Amino acid sequence: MTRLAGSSKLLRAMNASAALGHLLEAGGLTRADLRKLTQLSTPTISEVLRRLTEAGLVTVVGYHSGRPGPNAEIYAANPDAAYAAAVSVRDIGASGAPSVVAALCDLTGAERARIERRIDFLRTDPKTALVEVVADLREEAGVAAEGIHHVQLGVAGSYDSRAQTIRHVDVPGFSRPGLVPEIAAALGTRVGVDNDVNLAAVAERRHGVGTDADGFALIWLGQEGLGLAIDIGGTLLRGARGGAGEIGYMPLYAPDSTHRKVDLQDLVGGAAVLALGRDHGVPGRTPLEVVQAAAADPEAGEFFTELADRVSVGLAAVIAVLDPSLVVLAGPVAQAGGQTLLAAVTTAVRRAAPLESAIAVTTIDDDAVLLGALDAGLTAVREALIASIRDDQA
Amino acid sequence: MTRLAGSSKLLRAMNASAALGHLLEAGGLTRADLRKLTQLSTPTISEVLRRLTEAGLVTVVGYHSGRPGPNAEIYAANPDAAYAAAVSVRDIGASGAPSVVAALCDLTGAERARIERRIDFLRTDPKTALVEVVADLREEAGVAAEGIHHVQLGVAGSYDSRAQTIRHVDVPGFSRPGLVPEIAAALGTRVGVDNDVNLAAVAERRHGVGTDADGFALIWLGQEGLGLAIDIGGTLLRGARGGAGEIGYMPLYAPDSTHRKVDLQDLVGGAAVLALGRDHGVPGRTPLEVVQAAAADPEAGEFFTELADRVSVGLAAVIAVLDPSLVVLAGPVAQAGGQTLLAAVTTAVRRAAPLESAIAVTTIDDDAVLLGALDAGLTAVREALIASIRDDQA
DNA sequence: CGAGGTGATTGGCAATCTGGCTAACAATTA
DNA sequence: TAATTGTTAGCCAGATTGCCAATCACCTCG
Repeated sequence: MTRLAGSSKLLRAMNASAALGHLLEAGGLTRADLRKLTQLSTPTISEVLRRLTEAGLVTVVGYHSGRPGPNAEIYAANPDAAYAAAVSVRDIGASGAPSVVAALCDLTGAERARIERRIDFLRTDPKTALVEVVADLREEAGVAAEGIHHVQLGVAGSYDSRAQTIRHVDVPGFSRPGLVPEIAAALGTRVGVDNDVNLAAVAERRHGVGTDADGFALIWLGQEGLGLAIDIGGTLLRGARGGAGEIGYMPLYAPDSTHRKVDLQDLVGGAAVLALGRDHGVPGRTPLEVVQAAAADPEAGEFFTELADRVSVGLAAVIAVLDPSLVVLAGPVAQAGGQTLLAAVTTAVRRAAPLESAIAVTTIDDDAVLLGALDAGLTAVREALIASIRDDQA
Repeated sequence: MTRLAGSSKLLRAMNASAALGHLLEAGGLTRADLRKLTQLSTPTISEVLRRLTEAGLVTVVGYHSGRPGPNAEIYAANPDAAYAAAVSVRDIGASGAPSVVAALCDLTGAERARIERRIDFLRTDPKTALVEVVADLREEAGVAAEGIHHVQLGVAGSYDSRAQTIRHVDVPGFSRPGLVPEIAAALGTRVGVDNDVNLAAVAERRHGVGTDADGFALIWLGQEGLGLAIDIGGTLLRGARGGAGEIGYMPLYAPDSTHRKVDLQDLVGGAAVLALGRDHGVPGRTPLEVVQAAAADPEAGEFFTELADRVSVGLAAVIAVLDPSLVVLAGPVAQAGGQTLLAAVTTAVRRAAPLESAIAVTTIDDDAVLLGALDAGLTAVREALIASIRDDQA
């Protein structure tokens, strides 16, 4: 129910927004294309494009030849009108210092720079480190300081956007209240923070197997913990305090008190995968190595059956609560398990869950968290641009 | 991201919609009030009100005196511009025939008629029965046939809105594919169908404890089964096939295979409550009677502790997946349990769940499902009215 | 094989229409 | 008298239709 009222200025802003929105989404459009999409008349489209071009948001990128008549100009959003940066902070556990991967993309989503480095956050202040990483990204891509409109941060923890605080995070220094606003002030951009699994779901929605789904649940089987992201029609469900999907803490029911209290993390977390490997004689020093070894070993069916049984415990609860049309298995362990794990999980879930959700393995080979963070940052930049048009003209 | 474009006609429609929306929500407003709310100028407001009045959607309901100047006219949406009907179909189990409760309200939400009757759907076709009930409602309220714009149906089952089919429903005849479109055709109105628990959540959002929550999960402890409704910022999460919240089928983890497979329904469904009452020496022939007896008995603490433990098993999973800011206990069993049950569940959930969600008991005394269905129907009518304005003027 | 005609398409200009705004004004009541 | 309501008149912004020149592909004819 739009409760929007206004005069002709609002119209102009709406039409400009609509045109820019279409250009951002489709990439390159002629006036005729825009006419069909917006249902506006030729002079209006011309006027809108003239204004957008003057504002530097839109440029002519080519000509459409091969048909009768003059070559139609192809307009597209100016790639250099704004940039988005993404930083993924990962705690890679006992094996080394936390790792930071960062990238920068232009308004069309093309990646312009990428940096990967190890930073010891016990010695380095997060704010300082992040500002430096972003500055290096800018330099590598040759982008001016004010070109970056949004920096998206991805962490293995939950972000309480109301309190602007990161919670349940293992990387030192990141849980300090007030950190995020300080980073935003130091960078001079808007800063978004989100859970790494949520960002992986964003990537899955845009580039992966979730493209056409009207909603999906993504379960992340990581080296350490596990997580869940819930996509509903393209928007993520974050919960009251950003804690939605923290299924690692989900307690499991024990029919009698002889069993100690266990949660899902105990069942399918990294330690559990290691132990499971030991029980089935699968070698490997890390969970990833164990699953990789099992995937290469045709005799390891038992291992996958039991792992799948455990995964299906969590999935059954998720499916009963959410009824997703699609469940995506993602994360290093899931990727290493591949089709073997998928088949085993599918069988186990069919047995356990009442509703038939499709199940798939992620199709993203690159760093899903980083890609998702770039996408999230890009979306934020685009929305801000569209909003700024509305406000400028009002 | 509004991708809306258009010309001055769109403006007209938007402004009319906005005004009608405010009038529907606030009840009675003067021109000056509307000016402040919509930011439109005096002549525009006059023009909009003139058109709305001519269309019969708005009337003058009074005058605002006591201040200098002429008495300002108070406008309000015409209560008789459209009506919504709601029908709640309940299977009351072995104790009798299914029961139907229906009500009719005007555009302001005032209830104009209510009917309660028992219908044996083994003998009566659902379509015939529903058409008759709606006709009786119209007669009791003195409303013309074309006055009802929307009929909202509530059933204990899930509604697949894509297939327009009711699933998982116990009442005979209601699961037949094609039934809902046929009813709509026979009634000559639009027909909405939703799960009874979802509708109870709608009522909770509008009249109950969920009014100010930005989202909540409502767990329904019924005489027979249990259910869950998920409200996210006022919209309900329904899932891919309308099956979200069917937590009765949620399988519970068994650490070893010596225990038979149990689901949540086995743990907190009506039969389980009866059995629990027997174990603790609480009298009663129905689950409701058992809980009522326990609530009256100060010695029944044990009963509530165990019931709450079981409820918290489901709630812990729900909280881990969704992180709701509020959990509402509703349904006959929860209502009978009252503050005693609430206290016990709060204790149990604090122990089991990692996140601290507030927990409350429903504050709706009347038939929550029926109220929710009325609200849902009313919302649909209002949205249709606003949309029709837009289309008329286009 | 080349040149010119034909038709479709692009994009700009002028005139018109719709709708909202400001300003002035009559009417009414504390 | 002062404040407030609601109407009328004139104005302005923005979108639309209709018209036109320019351009390019394609076809036909010499």
